[in-house]
Amino acid sequence: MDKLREKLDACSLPAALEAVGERWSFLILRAAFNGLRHFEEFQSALGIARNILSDRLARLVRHGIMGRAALADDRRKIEYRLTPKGEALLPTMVALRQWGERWETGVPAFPALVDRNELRPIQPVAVLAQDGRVLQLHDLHWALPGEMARDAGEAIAAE
Amino acid sequence: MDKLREKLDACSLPAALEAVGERWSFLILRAAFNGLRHFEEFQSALGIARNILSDRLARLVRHGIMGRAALADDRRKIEYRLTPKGEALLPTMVALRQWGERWETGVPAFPALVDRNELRPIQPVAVLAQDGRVLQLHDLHWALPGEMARDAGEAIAAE
DNA sequence: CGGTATCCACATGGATACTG
DNA sequence: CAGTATCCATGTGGATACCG
Repeated sequence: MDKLREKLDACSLPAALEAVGERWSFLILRAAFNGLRHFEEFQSALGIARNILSDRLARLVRHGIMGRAALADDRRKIEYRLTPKGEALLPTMVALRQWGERWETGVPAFPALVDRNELRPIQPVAVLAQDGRVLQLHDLHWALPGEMARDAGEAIAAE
Repeated sequence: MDKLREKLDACSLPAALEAVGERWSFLILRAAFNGLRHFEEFQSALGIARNILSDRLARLVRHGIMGRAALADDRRKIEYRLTPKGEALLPTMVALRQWGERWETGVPAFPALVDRNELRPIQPVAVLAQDGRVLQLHDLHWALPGEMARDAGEAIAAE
Protein backbone atom coordinates (compact mmCIF):
# COMPACT_ATOMS: atom_id res chain seq x y z
CA MET A 1 0.00 0.00 0.00
CA ASP A 2 2.96 2.29 0.60
CA LYS A 3 4.20 1.22 -2.74
CA LEU A 4 0.93 2.10 -4.35
CA ARG A 5 0.99 5.52 -2.83
CA GLU A 6 4.48 5.99 -4.09
CA LYS A 7 3.48 5.02 -7.60
CA LEU A 8 0.65 7.47 -7.62
CA ASP A 9 2.61 10.43 -6.44
CA ALA A 10 5.40 10.02 -8.92
CA CYS A 11 3.08 9.93 -11.91
CA SER A 12 3.02 13.00 -14.09
CA LEU A 13 -0.66 12.74 -14.85
CA PRO A 14 -1.70 15.37 -12.31
CA ALA A 15 0.61 17.89 -13.92
CA ALA A 16 -0.96 17.16 -17.25
CA LEU A 17 -4.42 17.41 -15.79
CA GLU A 18 -3.75 20.82 -14.32
CA ALA A 19 -3.17 22.06 -17.83
CA VAL A 20 -5.90 20.31 -19.79
CA GLY A 21 -7.96 18.31 -17.31
CA GLU A 22 -11.03 20.42 -17.48
CA ARG A 23 -14.01 20.23 -19.73
CA TRP A 24 -13.75 23.55 -21.54
CA SER A 25 -9.99 23.49 -21.90
CA PHE A 26 -10.30 20.18 -23.62
CA LEU A 27 -13.07 21.31 -25.95
CA ILE A 28 -11.18 24.48 -26.85
CA LEU A 29 -8.18 22.34 -27.60
CA ARG A 30 -10.19 20.07 -29.80
CA ALA A 31 -11.52 23.09 -31.67
CA ALA A 32 -7.95 24.31 -32.08
CA PHE A 33 -6.95 20.94 -33.51
CA ASN A 34 -9.78 21.40 -35.98
CA GLY A 35 -8.34 24.68 -37.11
CA LEU A 36 -10.18 27.34 -35.13
CA ARG A 37 -8.05 30.30 -34.18
CA HIS A 38 -10.13 33.27 -33.14
CA PHE A 39 -11.98 34.17 -30.00
CA GLU A 40 -15.31 34.60 -31.74
CA GLU A 41 -14.87 31.32 -33.58
CA PHE A 42 -14.37 29.43 -30.36
CA GLN A 43 -17.19 31.29 -28.73
CA SER A 44 -19.78 30.57 -31.36
CA ALA A 45 -18.60 27.06 -32.12
CA LEU A 46 -18.60 25.93 -28.51
CA GLY A 47 -21.34 28.12 -27.10
CA ILE A 48 -19.13 28.88 -24.14
CA ALA A 49 -19.61 31.99 -22.00
CA ARG A 50 -17.21 34.74 -22.97
CA ASN A 51 -15.69 35.19 -19.55
CA ILE A 52 -14.99 31.49 -19.24
CA LEU A 53 -13.53 31.33 -22.73
CA SER A 54 -11.31 34.28 -21.91
CA ASP A 55 -10.14 32.59 -18.74
CA ARG A 56 -9.47 29.23 -20.38
CA LEU A 57 -7.61 30.69 -23.33
CA ALA A 58 -5.42 32.65 -20.95
CA ARG A 59 -4.76 29.52 -18.95
CA LEU A 60 -3.81 27.55 -22.06
CA VAL A 61 -1.48 30.35 -23.11
CA ARG A 62 0.08 30.49 -19.65
CA HIS A 63 0.74 26.76 -19.83
CA GLY A 64 2.40 27.18 -23.22
CA ILE A 65 -0.16 25.01 -24.96
CA MET A 66 -1.47 27.78 -27.14
CA GLY A 67 0.24 30.87 -28.45
CA ARG A 68 -1.37 34.27 -28.81
CA ALA A 69 -0.47 36.80 -31.50
CA ALA A 70 -2.00 39.86 -33.13
CA LEU A 71 -2.30 39.67 -36.90
CA ALA A 72 0.02 41.89 -38.89
CA ASP A 73 -2.67 43.50 -41.01
CA ASP A 74 -5.18 44.11 -38.27
CA ARG A 75 -3.82 44.47 -34.79
CA ARG A 76 -7.20 43.93 -33.23
CA LYS A 77 -7.38 40.46 -34.66
CA ILE A 78 -5.82 37.94 -32.33
CA GLU A 79 -4.80 34.48 -33.34
CA TYR A 80 -4.61 31.60 -30.94
CA ARG A 81 -2.60 28.71 -32.29
CA LEU A 82 -1.33 25.47 -30.91
CA THR A 83 2.29 25.51 -29.89
CA PRO A 84 4.45 22.42 -30.38
CA LYS A 85 3.60 21.53 -26.81
CA GLY A 86 -0.07 21.81 -27.69
CA GLU A 87 0.29 19.79 -30.86
CA ALA A 88 2.00 17.12 -28.81
CA LEU A 89 -1.39 16.39 -27.29
CA LEU A 90 -2.46 14.89 -30.59
CA PRO A 91 -2.04 11.24 -29.53
CA THR A 92 -4.04 11.91 -26.38
CA MET A 93 -6.84 13.60 -28.29
CA VAL A 94 -6.99 10.93 -30.96
CA ALA A 95 -6.89 8.13 -28.42
CA LEU A 96 -9.78 9.64 -26.51
CA ARG A 97 -11.76 10.27 -29.64
CA GLN A 98 -11.26 6.69 -30.80
CA TRP A 99 -12.31 5.42 -27.40
CA GLY A 100 -15.47 7.48 -27.62
CA GLU A 101 -16.25 6.13 -31.06
CA ARG A 102 -15.71 2.57 -30.01
CA TRP A 103 -17.33 2.58 -26.57
CA GLU A 104 -19.65 5.54 -26.34
CA THR A 105 -21.19 6.37 -29.67
CA GLY A 106 -20.49 2.89 -31.03
CA VAL A 107 -19.87 4.06 -34.57
CA PRO A 108 -16.91 5.62 -36.34
CA ALA A 109 -17.65 9.31 -36.58
CA PHE A 110 -17.36 11.38 -39.67
CA PRO A 111 -15.35 13.16 -40.75
CA ALA A 112 -12.89 10.38 -40.07
CA LEU A 113 -9.22 10.92 -39.41
CA VAL A 114 -7.13 9.77 -42.33
CA ASP A 115 -3.54 9.86 -43.38
CA ARG A 116 -3.39 12.88 -45.68
CA ASN A 117 -1.07 11.21 -48.18
CA GLU A 118 -2.85 7.94 -48.65
CA LEU A 119 -6.34 9.01 -47.67
CA ARG A 120 -6.49 5.83 -45.66
CA PRO A 121 -7.62 5.52 -42.04
CA ILE A 122 -5.07 5.87 -39.33
CA GLN A 123 -4.34 3.02 -36.95
CA PRO A 124 -5.99 2.83 -33.55
CA VAL A 125 -3.72 4.54 -31.06
CA ALA A 126 -2.17 1.86 -28.88
CA VAL A 127 0.53 1.25 -26.32
CA LEU A 128 3.37 -0.51 -28.10
CA ALA A 129 6.42 -2.44 -26.96
CA GLN A 130 9.78 -1.72 -28.59
CA ASP A 131 9.19 -4.57 -31.03
CA GLY A 132 5.80 -3.23 -31.98
CA ARG A 133 3.56 -5.60 -30.03
CA VAL A 134 0.36 -4.03 -28.78
CA LEU A 135 0.37 -4.03 -24.99
CA GLN A 136 -2.62 -4.34 -22.71
CA LEU A 137 -2.79 -3.29 -19.09
CA HIS A 138 -1.64 -6.67 -17.80
CA ASP A 139 1.38 -6.58 -20.11
CA LEU A 140 2.67 -3.51 -18.33
CA HIS A 141 4.89 -3.28 -15.30
CA TRP A 142 5.70 -0.27 -13.17
CA ALA A 143 9.45 -0.41 -12.95
CA LEU A 144 11.69 1.29 -10.45
CA PRO A 145 15.03 2.54 -11.78
CA GLY A 146 16.94 -0.62 -10.95
CA GLU A 147 14.47 -2.94 -12.58
CA MET A 148 14.90 -1.95 -16.15
CA ALA A 149 16.81 -3.76 -18.84
CA ARG A 150 20.39 -2.59 -19.35
CA ASP A 151 20.34 -0.74 -22.65
CA ALA A 152 17.35 1.25 -21.57
CA GLY A 153 18.08 1.97 -17.96
CA GLU A 154 21.71 2.84 -17.69
CA ALA A 155 21.42 6.49 -18.63
CA ILE A 156 19.07 6.93 -15.72
CA ALA A 157 20.91 4.67 -13.35
CA ALA A 158 23.95 6.86 -13.88
CA GLU A 159 22.32 9.82 -12.15
CA MET B 1 -16.77 27.90 -41.23
CA ASP B 2 -19.85 25.80 -41.69
CA LYS B 3 -17.55 22.95 -42.41
CA LEU B 4 -15.68 23.54 -39.20
CA ARG B 5 -18.86 23.53 -37.21
CA GLU B 6 -19.82 20.27 -38.84
CA LYS B 7 -16.49 18.72 -38.00
CA LEU B 8 -16.79 19.66 -34.38
CA ASP B 9 -20.27 18.33 -33.87
CA ALA B 10 -19.57 14.94 -35.35
CA CYS B 11 -16.60 14.28 -33.15
CA SER B 12 -17.08 11.76 -30.38
CA LEU B 13 -14.83 13.59 -27.96
CA PRO B 14 -17.65 15.21 -26.01
CA ALA B 15 -19.17 11.82 -25.33
CA ALA B 16 -15.86 10.63 -24.01
CA LEU B 17 -15.48 13.74 -21.91
CA GLU B 18 -18.84 13.28 -20.29
CA ALA B 19 -17.56 10.01 -18.91
CA VAL B 20 -14.03 10.86 -17.90
CA GLY B 21 -13.50 14.55 -18.56
CA GLU B 22 -13.38 15.64 -15.00
CA ARG B 23 -10.49 15.94 -12.63
CA TRP B 24 -11.48 13.42 -10.00
CA SER B 25 -12.84 10.85 -12.41
CA PHE B 26 -9.54 10.89 -14.16
CA LEU B 27 -7.51 10.57 -10.98
CA ILE B 28 -9.70 7.74 -9.73
CA LEU B 29 -9.19 6.04 -13.04
CA ARG B 30 -5.47 6.43 -12.80
CA ALA B 31 -5.55 4.93 -9.33
CA ALA B 32 -7.58 2.05 -10.70
CA PHE B 33 -4.98 1.48 -13.41
CA ASN B 34 -2.44 1.34 -10.62
CA GLY B 35 -4.35 -1.46 -8.96
CA LEU B 36 -6.48 0.25 -6.33
CA ARG B 37 -9.86 -1.36 -5.84
CA HIS B 38 -11.48 -0.28 -2.59
CA PHE B 39 -13.28 2.82 -1.49
CA GLU B 40 -10.93 3.48 1.40
CA GLU B 41 -7.90 2.95 -0.80
CA PHE B 42 -9.06 5.57 -3.24
CA GLN B 43 -10.04 7.88 -0.45
CA SER B 44 -6.75 7.83 1.37
CA ALA B 45 -4.60 7.69 -1.75
CA LEU B 46 -6.28 10.65 -3.43
CA GLY B 47 -7.35 12.64 -0.40
CA ILE B 48 -10.74 13.16 -2.00
CA ALA B 49 -13.83 13.99 0.04
CA ARG B 50 -15.94 10.91 0.66
CA ASN B 51 -19.12 12.27 -0.83
CA ILE B 52 -17.33 13.26 -4.03
CA LEU B 53 -15.60 9.91 -4.26
CA SER B 54 -18.92 8.17 -3.79
CA ASP B 55 -20.45 10.26 -6.54
CA ARG B 56 -17.60 9.77 -9.00
CA LEU B 57 -17.40 6.03 -8.46
CA ALA B 58 -21.13 5.75 -9.07
CA ARG B 59 -20.76 7.77 -12.23
CA LEU B 60 -17.93 5.61 -13.52
CA VAL B 61 -19.99 2.51 -12.79
CA ARG B 62 -23.01 3.98 -14.57
CA HIS B 63 -20.86 4.65 -17.60
CA GLY B 64 -19.64 1.07 -17.58
CA ILE B 65 -16.05 2.09 -17.04
CA MET B 66 -15.76 0.43 -13.65
CA GLY B 67 -17.57 -2.56 -12.25
CA ARG B 68 -18.73 -2.92 -8.69
CA ALA B 69 -18.96 -6.18 -6.81
CA ALA B 70 -19.14 -7.41 -3.22
CA LEU B 71 -16.42 -9.85 -2.24
CA ALA B 72 -17.54 -13.43 -1.69
CA ASP B 73 -15.96 -13.81 1.74
CA ASP B 74 -17.03 -10.48 3.15
CA ARG B 75 -20.12 -8.93 1.66
CA ARG B 76 -19.31 -5.57 3.14
CA LYS B 77 -16.16 -5.37 1.10
CA ILE B 78 -16.81 -3.85 -2.29
CA GLU B 79 -14.44 -4.10 -5.17
CA TYR B 80 -14.29 -1.56 -7.96
CA ARG B 81 -12.50 -2.85 -11.01
CA LEU B 82 -11.93 -1.59 -14.49
CA THR B 83 -14.19 -3.12 -17.09
CA PRO B 84 -12.89 -3.81 -20.61
CA LYS B 85 -14.30 -0.44 -21.55
CA GLY B 86 -12.32 1.11 -18.73
CA GLU B 87 -9.14 -0.72 -19.64
CA ALA B 88 -9.57 0.54 -23.16
CA LEU B 89 -8.65 3.97 -21.84
CA LEU B 90 -5.07 2.76 -21.40
CA PRO B 91 -3.70 4.43 -24.53
CA THR B 92 -5.31 7.71 -23.52
CA MET B 93 -3.91 7.53 -20.02
CA VAL B 94 -0.44 6.58 -21.16
CA ALA B 95 -0.42 9.25 -23.86
CA LEU B 96 -1.35 11.92 -21.36
CA ARG B 97 1.17 10.72 -18.84
CA GLN B 98 3.92 10.73 -21.43
CA TRP B 99 2.93 14.21 -22.49
CA GLY B 100 3.16 15.36 -18.90
CA GLU B 101 6.58 13.81 -18.51
CA ARG B 102 7.88 15.39 -21.66
CA TRP B 103 6.33 18.84 -21.44
CA GLU B 104 5.34 19.48 -17.85
CA THR B 105 7.68 17.80 -15.44
CA GLY B 106 10.42 17.52 -18.05
CA VAL B 107 11.72 14.25 -16.75
CA PRO B 108 10.64 10.64 -17.13
CA ALA B 109 8.82 9.74 -13.95
CA PHE B 110 9.43 6.67 -11.89
CA PRO B 111 8.17 4.08 -11.68
CA ALA B 112 8.39 3.95 -15.45
CA LEU B 113 6.05 1.97 -17.64
CA VAL B 114 7.79 -1.03 -19.11
CA ASP B 115 6.87 -4.05 -21.14
CA ARG B 116 6.45 -6.77 -18.52
CA ASN B 117 8.14 -9.46 -20.62
CA GLU B 118 11.23 -7.61 -21.68
CA LEU B 119 11.43 -5.07 -18.87
CA ARG B 120 12.13 -2.51 -21.53
CA PRO B 121 10.44 0.86 -21.90
CA ILE B 122 7.34 1.09 -24.01
CA GLN B 123 7.24 3.26 -27.09
CA PRO B 124 5.84 6.76 -26.98
CA VAL B 125 2.18 6.57 -27.85
CA ALA B 126 1.72 8.04 -31.31
CA VAL B 127 -0.72 8.38 -34.15
CA LEU B 128 0.32 5.92 -36.84
CA ALA B 129 -0.54 5.47 -40.49
CA GLN B 130 -1.36 2.00 -41.80
CA ASP B 131 2.24 1.54 -42.87
CA GLY B 132 3.50 2.54 -39.44
CA ARG B 133 4.66 6.08 -40.14
CA VAL B 134 4.25 8.44 -37.21
CA LEU B 135 1.76 11.15 -38.15
CA GLN B 136 1.73 14.72 -36.95
CA LEU B 137 -1.21 17.08 -36.99
CA HIS B 138 -0.43 18.39 -40.47
CA ASP B 139 -0.28 14.84 -41.82
CA LEU B 140 -3.91 14.31 -40.92
CA HIS B 141 -6.97 15.02 -42.95
CA TRP B 142 -10.60 15.05 -41.85
CA ALA B 143 -12.27 12.93 -44.48
CA LEU B 144 -15.92 12.79 -45.38
CA PRO B 145 -17.24 9.35 -46.37
CA GLY B 146 -16.65 9.81 -50.10
CA GLU B 147 -13.09 10.96 -49.70
CA MET B 148 -11.52 7.82 -48.44
CA ALA B 149 -9.42 5.37 -50.39
CA ARG B 150 -11.28 2.46 -51.89
CA ASP B 151 -10.32 -0.50 -49.78
CA ALA B 152 -11.06 1.44 -46.66
CA GLY B 153 -14.11 3.42 -47.62
CA GLU B 154 -16.33 1.15 -49.65
CA ALA B 155 -18.11 -0.48 -46.74
CA ILE B 156 -19.21 2.94 -45.64
CA ALA B 157 -19.87 4.26 -49.12
CA ALA B 158 -22.29 1.38 -49.56
CA GLU B 159 -24.68 2.80 -46.99
C1' DC C 1 -12.89 41.92 -32.77
C1' DG C 2 -11.54 40.58 -28.40
C1' DG C 3 -12.09 41.10 -24.61
C1' DT C 4 -13.70 43.07 -19.10
C1' DA C 5 -17.11 43.79 -15.54
C1' DT C 6 -20.93 42.39 -13.16
C1' DC C 7 -24.45 39.56 -11.30
C1' DC C 8 -26.56 35.42 -10.23
C1' DA C 9 -27.47 30.32 -10.07
C1' DC C 10 -25.74 26.22 -9.33
C1' DA C 11 -22.11 22.65 -9.00
C1' DT C 12 -18.18 21.15 -6.72
C1' DG C 13 -15.24 20.21 -2.92
C1' DG C 14 -13.92 19.75 1.88
C1' DA C 15 -15.00 18.58 6.70
C1' DT C 16 -17.40 16.11 9.76
C1' DA C 17 -20.74 13.18 11.79
C1' DC C 18 -23.49 9.27 11.42
C1' DT C 19 -25.10 4.38 9.74
C1' DG C 20 -25.84 -0.52 8.28
C1' DC D 1 -15.88 -1.02 5.18
C1' DA D 2 -18.56 1.73 2.36
C1' DG D 3 -21.02 4.64 2.20
C1' DT D 4 -25.07 8.75 3.29
C1' DA D 5 -26.31 13.32 5.37
C1' DT D 6 -25.35 17.87 6.30
C1' DC D 7 -23.21 22.24 6.16
C1' DC D 8 -20.52 25.68 4.22
C1' DA D 9 -17.00 28.03 1.15
C1' DT D 10 -15.52 28.55 -3.11
C1' DG D 11 -15.46 27.71 -8.10
C1' DT D 12 -17.69 27.48 -12.40
C1' DG D 13 -20.88 28.71 -15.88
C1' DG D 14 -24.32 31.54 -18.23
C1' DA D 15 -26.25 36.08 -19.49
C1' DT D 16 -25.66 40.53 -20.36
C1' DA D 17 -23.66 44.98 -20.74
C1' DC D 18 -19.91 47.64 -21.78
C1' DC D 19 -15.25 49.12 -23.86
C1' DG D 20 -10.96 50.17 -26.70
